[in-house]
Amino acid sequence: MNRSLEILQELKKKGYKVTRQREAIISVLGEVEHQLLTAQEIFEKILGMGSATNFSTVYRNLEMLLQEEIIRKVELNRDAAYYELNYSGDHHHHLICKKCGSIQTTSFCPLERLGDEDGFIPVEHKFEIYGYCKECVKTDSTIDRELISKSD
Amino acid sequence: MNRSLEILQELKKKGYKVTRQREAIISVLGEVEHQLLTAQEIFEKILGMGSATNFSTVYRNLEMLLQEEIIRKVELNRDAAYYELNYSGDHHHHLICKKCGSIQTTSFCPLERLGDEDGFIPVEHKFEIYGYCKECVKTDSTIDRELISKSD
DNA sequence: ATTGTTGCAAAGTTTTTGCATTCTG
DNA sequence: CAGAATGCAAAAACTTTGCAACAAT
Repeated sequence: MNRSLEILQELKKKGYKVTRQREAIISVLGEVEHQLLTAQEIFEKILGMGSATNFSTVYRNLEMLLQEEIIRKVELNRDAAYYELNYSGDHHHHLICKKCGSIQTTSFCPLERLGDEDGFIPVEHKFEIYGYCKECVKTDSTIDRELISKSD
Repeated sequence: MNRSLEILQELKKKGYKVTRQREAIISVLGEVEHQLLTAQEIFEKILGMGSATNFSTVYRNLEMLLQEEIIRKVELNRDAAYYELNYSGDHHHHLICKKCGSIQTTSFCPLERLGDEDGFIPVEHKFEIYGYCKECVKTDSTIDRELISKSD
């Protein structure tokens, strides 16, 4: 059940060295499970654990973990990218609340319904939905259910 | 039929001033129609037209045009954002070729099929598909049609 | 011992901002 | 003429990179 150990072994098998920094990064990602974290947040959590590392190291390792498809990168906005462990068989997309910033996931994936697009072969895709979560709709009367169009 | 003029009039009506720089930006976006352009590219095209402007001006105006919903911003990757005119009734998404970089559009929109997501009210969304275009599949034998999964 | 990895500092990119100057209406 | 818009230069934010020092196998 310990995903972190599995990952470290997988990396070792592939010829990567198991360093304290790598252990820390993977451990942080494993602890938060599905929560999205920025490189900054990962960095801070490692320092908080009493471990030491450096921004370059975090970025370099995230890049490596991406290439090994151990993590997923989610680019929500122009600001920092988010990262999460890539659990197999757990493909999902995100619903981001424009008011409170909360992020929920949905297993709905549009790619399955995409028809033939002139011979284009899809490999990756991005589908993120921005709107208002149930809580914010309930508490904020300025969010008018009726006026909100699904356009754009 | 001249979208650029319409836009300028609309802006004037809203109290914005019609400057040479604004005319140039809108003219560039109008000329390329559905082609996606970065702020950089817009800037260069304006200089190429013999007109003068400045990066801040381009960015400030793109921001304004976005707020007036005259243009759309498409954030494909971590690099520069793309902009395109927002033709009403022409909601679409993009298919981006990972090999040649070509971008085609699709009118398929997943939001229509998204069921209820625990009371979440969608307002905006992003749906971009990365893969291989017909041409690249045809000419590049290393792109194996069968091996490509729709995962991620 | 070898080679991958880290830390540091510096640079790269895209985008934003403050302020004086200029221009539109 | 007043207020809006521009130009310039500088900063902000995130990410990448070169290189010497270090550590895992």
